[in-house]
Amino acid sequence: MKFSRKSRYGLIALIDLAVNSKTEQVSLCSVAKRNGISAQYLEQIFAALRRAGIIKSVKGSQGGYLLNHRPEEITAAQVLEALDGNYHIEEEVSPEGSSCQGISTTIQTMVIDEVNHKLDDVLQNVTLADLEKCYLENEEYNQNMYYI
Amino acid sequence: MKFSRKSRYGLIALIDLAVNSKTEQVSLCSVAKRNGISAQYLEQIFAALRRAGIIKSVKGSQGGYLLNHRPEEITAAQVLEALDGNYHIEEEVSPEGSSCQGISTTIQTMVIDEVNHKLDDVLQNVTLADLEKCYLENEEYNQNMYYI
DNA sequence: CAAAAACATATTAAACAAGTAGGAAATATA
DNA sequence: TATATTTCCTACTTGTTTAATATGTTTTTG
Repeated sequence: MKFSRKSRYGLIALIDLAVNSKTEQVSLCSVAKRNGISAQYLEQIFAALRRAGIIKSVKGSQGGYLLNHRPEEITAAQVLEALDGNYHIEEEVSPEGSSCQGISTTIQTMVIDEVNHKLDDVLQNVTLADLEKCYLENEEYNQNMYYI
Repeated sequence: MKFSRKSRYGLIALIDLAVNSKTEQVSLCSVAKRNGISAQYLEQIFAALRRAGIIKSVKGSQGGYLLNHRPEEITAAQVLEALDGNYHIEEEVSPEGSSCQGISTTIQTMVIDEVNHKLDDVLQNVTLADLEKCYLENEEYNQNMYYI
């Protein structure tokens, strides 16, 4: 499984978009600044997210990015898929003529398939709406803490 | 999460050992040949497994390797740990002075911690005994198929 | 027209993966 | 004791990936 900085930045940026682009587009630059991400790197990430249909863009001055779907419809799985490619552990053909076919099959079914299933279990069931909610609740909590 | 060829080879080799070194040590070379793995590469893998206390070695001519514990006591998690290092998705400190602390925390708790928990769930509960059993059952099944 | 922004492509430095090379040390066996 | 076998150890190589940078072009608003 891959979970690179790219995916991490992607999720951060999408939560940022969910919170900050409710009504209109938000510039990449502002997202980058708010979250301490290199703007040029974030461009590559947004390009991939746009190609995957997760966000859409408005060109030109005062342009920016918006979510292309409701937060409830965007899953962590989709985001990782768009940025890091297949997040599953990939099957590997066992070497020609070796007698480990059976062993490979065993590892595939007892370890790899199991892990992949659990990954789906988590990643397809966390939506951007969940993430946004969790974030806002934490913020609220921290605000309250501050005033005590 | 990392699941490199190194770990895959390690698991293959350990199942091979479980099956073939019941009574006495088995040479690395024979394990490598049976499973189509480069012997020199497998040496590095066995070295790591030995340092981790998962296997033990008998030096000299007619020497070889054996499991250091009963198969029920060796988990997939231990093997991956020994070969690929920590298999968890690792936490990453968010960039200094950025305001994404909250967002990072959200991703950590809702995605990363969840995935890591599920990984443990699978990997700490699959033992070499399970793998060996599954392998032998498959073999038996294939044998029967062959004679029909 | 000028500034702001998205869009696009190439390059780079560092790390990692998967192996190879070459030998030193230990030991069973002849 | 000599030899072959086998573990053990360190360094090197080659290709890929990651996380960026660099350098623009295009589009649109004011």
